[in-house]
Amino acid sequence: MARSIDPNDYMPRYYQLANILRESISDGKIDANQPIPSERQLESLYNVSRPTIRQAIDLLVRQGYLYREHGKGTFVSPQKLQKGISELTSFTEDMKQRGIEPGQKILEIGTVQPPENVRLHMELPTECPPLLRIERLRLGDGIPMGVQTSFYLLPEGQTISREELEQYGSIYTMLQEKFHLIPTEADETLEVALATPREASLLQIKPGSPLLLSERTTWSQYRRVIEFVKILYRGDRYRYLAKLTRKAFDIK
Amino acid sequence: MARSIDPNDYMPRYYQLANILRESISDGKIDANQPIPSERQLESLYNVSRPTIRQAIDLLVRQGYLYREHGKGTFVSPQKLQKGISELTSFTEDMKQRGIEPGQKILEIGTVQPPENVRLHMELPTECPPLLRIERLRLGDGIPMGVQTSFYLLPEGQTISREELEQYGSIYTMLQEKFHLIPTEADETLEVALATPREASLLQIKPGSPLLLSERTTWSQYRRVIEFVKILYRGDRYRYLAKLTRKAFDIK
DNA sequence: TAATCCAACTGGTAATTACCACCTTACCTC
DNA sequence: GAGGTAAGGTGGTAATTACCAGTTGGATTA
Repeated sequence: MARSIDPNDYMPRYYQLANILRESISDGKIDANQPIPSERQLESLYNVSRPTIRQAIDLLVRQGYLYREHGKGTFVSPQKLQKGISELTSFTEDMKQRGIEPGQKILEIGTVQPPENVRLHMELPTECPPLLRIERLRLGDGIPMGVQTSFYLLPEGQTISREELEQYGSIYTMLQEKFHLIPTEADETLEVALATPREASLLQIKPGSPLLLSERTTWSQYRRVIEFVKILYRGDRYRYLAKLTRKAFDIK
Repeated sequence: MARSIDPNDYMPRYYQLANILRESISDGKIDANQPIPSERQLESLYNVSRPTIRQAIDLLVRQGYLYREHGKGTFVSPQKLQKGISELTSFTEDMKQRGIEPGQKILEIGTVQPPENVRLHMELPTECPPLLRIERLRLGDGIPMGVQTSFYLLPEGQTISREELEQYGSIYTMLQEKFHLIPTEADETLEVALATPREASLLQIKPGSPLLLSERTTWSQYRRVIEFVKILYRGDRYRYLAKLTRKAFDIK
């Protein structure tokens, strides 16, 4: 474990420590199910107080990197548990995490009045500003993975051009850099659907093939709605991963 | 806001406070997007220190009941965000949360040597003790919702009889009360599948109908594998809900 | 009147101290 | 040797104090 904590950094100390620990884990410096230094040891290793250390460890436990055992120590989670997550990720990030090269083909881009169901998902009034609508074919290692239709509520008068989108690749990066909007919270539902002829031809499958339908509404750090995204994944190529946890107290 | 905190209770104070606050929210005593008392006010209201109060609020924020705004206050989340979750729940709990009356019909129960794929999901050695296998038809408001096949690794020599299972209804309750095993962490995958003739007849749908296939491996509080569960949900009757979050720092 | 500033809130981070509950181990006792 | 026991380690909970960083609104000033 190297590096140290800079009290004057713009990042809080517990967050710096979490990053240091996370890297040690990802780099494989500590094996799975092996203990990290105890909280009292970390205290003198990094010259931060125990509450700060616990805050850092809490973060990594929630993210699945570590687990604690009362009276024994804090341990590195087995690899497989580190992936899952219930983290909000873009398609691009999702693919990269799985070791798949993300790609896209923009089918349509333009501003529209949202259809009724989209408007309801985004909780917008009947009279609402036009939304940016983007329809894309999503690729994984060059092969069609899904068809994505997304609607964005951008700051008044702002928009995103096809060229910009192609350049950035990921909209989440754009939202942050151009509009300072950070997707922070989302509701997602998953269900099955059957491919229409159009979807089938885009995805290169037979009409009526089963698809995994994901619908997601996303809110910004200001708790204002940003986007509604509908993705139809090829049933034979996509699998959704979730990591679930439960506090022991919930049962006691 | 009523009730008070008993320092001698077996439950930690931050957890008692979280329960009190959660109930106030669920009871609708505080409207959505309205602030709860400030942390300093709660301090004197309940005679606990601010770190304890923050611990309680942290819990509720993670569970989606509250959200904070720096400099302004802590507010009650809109209803819809309170449901989601990435919480580990049994079928029984899942249905109750949705306001559906859970039911079940036990199709088969017995001990078996696990098939290869189940053994791998549970990370058990080739030579492993027999597992309890339960096959159930799961009902929601009396109508077939899914077919569930589950495998349990119980303490040596222990088992569960059909009668016990029928009586308890939920295995999670049994695991806890009879074996002191608490399901704490799980990995779940979701994908689409097509109904075989047998599944179709059980679920009262046509063979080849699309299903939502959930596979879950669950670990106990001791990080030992407890169960592997495979559920085939009727595609037309079940929708999976997820609540996703992202820390602002992750992008900074 | 309108713009400015500042005081008084809010939550966010941090150090310090204390004690409890659980687990391991080494020592002691029988 | 087998058992129990106590010491010292671990994480878990809790109170206290301090200061920082956003937000707001009222008092002050131009």
